[in-house]
Amino acid sequence: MSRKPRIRSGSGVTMHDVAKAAGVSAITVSRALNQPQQVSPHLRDKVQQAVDALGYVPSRSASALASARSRTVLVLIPSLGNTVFLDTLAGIESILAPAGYQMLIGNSHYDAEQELQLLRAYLQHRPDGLLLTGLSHAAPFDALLRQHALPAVYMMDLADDGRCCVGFSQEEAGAAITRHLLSRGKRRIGFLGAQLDERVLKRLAGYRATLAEAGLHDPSLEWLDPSPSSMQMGADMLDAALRARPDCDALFCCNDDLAIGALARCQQLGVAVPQRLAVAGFNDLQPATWCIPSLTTVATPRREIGVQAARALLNMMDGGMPDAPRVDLGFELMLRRSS
Amino acid sequence: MSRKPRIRSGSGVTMHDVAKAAGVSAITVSRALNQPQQVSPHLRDKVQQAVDALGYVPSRSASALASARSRTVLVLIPSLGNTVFLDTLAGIESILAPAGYQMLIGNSHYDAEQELQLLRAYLQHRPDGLLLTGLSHAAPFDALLRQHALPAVYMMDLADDGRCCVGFSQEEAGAAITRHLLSRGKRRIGFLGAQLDERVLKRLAGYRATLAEAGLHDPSLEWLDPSPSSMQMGADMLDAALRARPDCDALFCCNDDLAIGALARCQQLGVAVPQRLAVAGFNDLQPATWCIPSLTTVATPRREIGVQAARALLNMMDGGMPDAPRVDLGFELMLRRSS
DNA sequence: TTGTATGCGTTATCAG
DNA sequence: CTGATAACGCATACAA
Repeated sequence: MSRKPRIRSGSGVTMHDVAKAAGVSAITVSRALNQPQQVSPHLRDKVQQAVDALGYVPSRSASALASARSRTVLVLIPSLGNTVFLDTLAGIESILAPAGYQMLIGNSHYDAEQELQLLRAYLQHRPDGLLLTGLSHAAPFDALLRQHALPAVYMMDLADDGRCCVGFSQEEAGAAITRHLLSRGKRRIGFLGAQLDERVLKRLAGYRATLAEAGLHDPSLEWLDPSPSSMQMGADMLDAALRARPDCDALFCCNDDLAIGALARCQQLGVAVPQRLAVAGFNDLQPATWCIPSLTTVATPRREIGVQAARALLNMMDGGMPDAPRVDLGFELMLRRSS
Repeated sequence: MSRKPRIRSGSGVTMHDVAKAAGVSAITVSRALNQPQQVSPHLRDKVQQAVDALGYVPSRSASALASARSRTVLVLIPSLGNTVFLDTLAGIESILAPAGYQMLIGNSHYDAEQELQLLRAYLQHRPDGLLLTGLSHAAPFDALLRQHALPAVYMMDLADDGRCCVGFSQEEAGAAITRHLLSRGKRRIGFLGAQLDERVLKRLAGYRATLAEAGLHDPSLEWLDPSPSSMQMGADMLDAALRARPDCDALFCCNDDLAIGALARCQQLGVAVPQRLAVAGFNDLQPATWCIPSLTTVATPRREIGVQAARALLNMMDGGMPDAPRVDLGFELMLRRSS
């Protein structure tokens, strides 16, 4: 029977070639690279030399197939254009990269259906674990996770059902900033909301509950738009708000972009901030500290969320249960000139 | 000899399981999924049913190993925090995803050494092709590409050495905006530059050449800082510029962020724009259209660059040569109120 | 500490 | 149009 040699991928250098060059067996090369302490220093050197000389690069596909571990983690986020998630990604990478894991980044564009498609597509890579944004996902989502026995950590929010999550209470944060505005003597506090994703709606719920408790809840002070937020939209919403309710004396914006756009429009219109109108944002992005007036907002531990979520996932992928199934990293009110 | 069953990855459903359930052979399943027209409609249906019933997800690792094609493209960009590259990524994905390719995104943080490390790391995935930002890379970079016979397309700029590239002339764009400022009667035109990557330096070169030709080049009108750009930095640089050269009558900022920060500072200081000081940016990001005053800038075809670069790469990965090795997508001056 | 035999899930090759 | 077989590159189990 004749051999059937096929086209080789990559540069064509395999572990066998390295082994031959180093005068050892293939498995010794494998160990020298993956568990160096199990190989004698002498052979380790010879292998390393051969690797360098031949320019050998291990094949992740072959490794994954043989070991049933892809050393890959799927990270699903709603947007790449939002600094919040970029910071989270940076935190994740700072933990996963040194541990030898690579990230597959999926951008769902704030769409549950797209998120499900992304999961389906990326499952072909057999990721060892999953980092998710938010708690609610499309119906078949959790079923898929279970079927594939995929460890998952939920980021940005806190669940009550035993799922492993790292975040803070969006609702409590919304309530806290609203209480602050109340403490400043404001009584007709409005809400500007864009995107209207899960987290924005929870901040809104916190706002509503706090005002209701004070007997000050007024649905006509809420301006909601499901389209993506932007500074431009903040400016437009401010116009709409002041037109509809000139007596409004404070605004809680669901994020800093909206708030900064609103602030800029106030400047143009000559609306006194915070005297006539106080403005608060959410997230504490960089411009919040130097816009005029500086912006009162809620600082969120997004990078740390990435770090701790990645650590918890590493734990679960090693077979262990997470130390704590639910990590509350809290938030911090940043009180500045706009309130 | 006893069998040695191992742990299975994923949900454990393999192509063989599907084949058994459908009453066909494994290879027929493979064909039904990848080359449907080569399988009779009847069997195709049976296979599809079995796939759905079992929740089968093909293994990319096994496929890559057997076919020597990973259906994966490595995209290396200098930053994820810059809208320019996010737009490019979106353009790329719009072409690669429908073609069945997945992107591996590497963020080099504007660092050639990191970029090289990323290439090394991602080569383990045996990408079928490469999309690169800019023309100059670390020394061993091109050697690695050749060794691995990796087709590559260079984005954002134009090369003269036969490399396949899709972009526009950064130098010519810098010259064009400078000529525009000259045409407005400005004579002491300054340059604010941050990051100082390859492309910023080319814009600077275009600026210098144009002014030199007019006999107006003055090195003391250049303010350069290698750290990452931001609106804050734009504001700070404006302060420095006006302090050192109060007679400066125009500023070409190497990007919109810097320009918008400078513009904001002008507002605060009461500097009349464009009368006393004209300001121009680069890229035409969203805020450029609605900041006060609106910003004169250079619109860059970044999304289209992604689209065409991806198309060219698909071509090369199919074995063909690119239609044109060098695609100049040009740029457009957006003349607004700030000049 | 090092080596041998074998299996991971898929596709290329070639035969029917 | 369909199927049997071998091969892809590496890691596990076990033996030496």
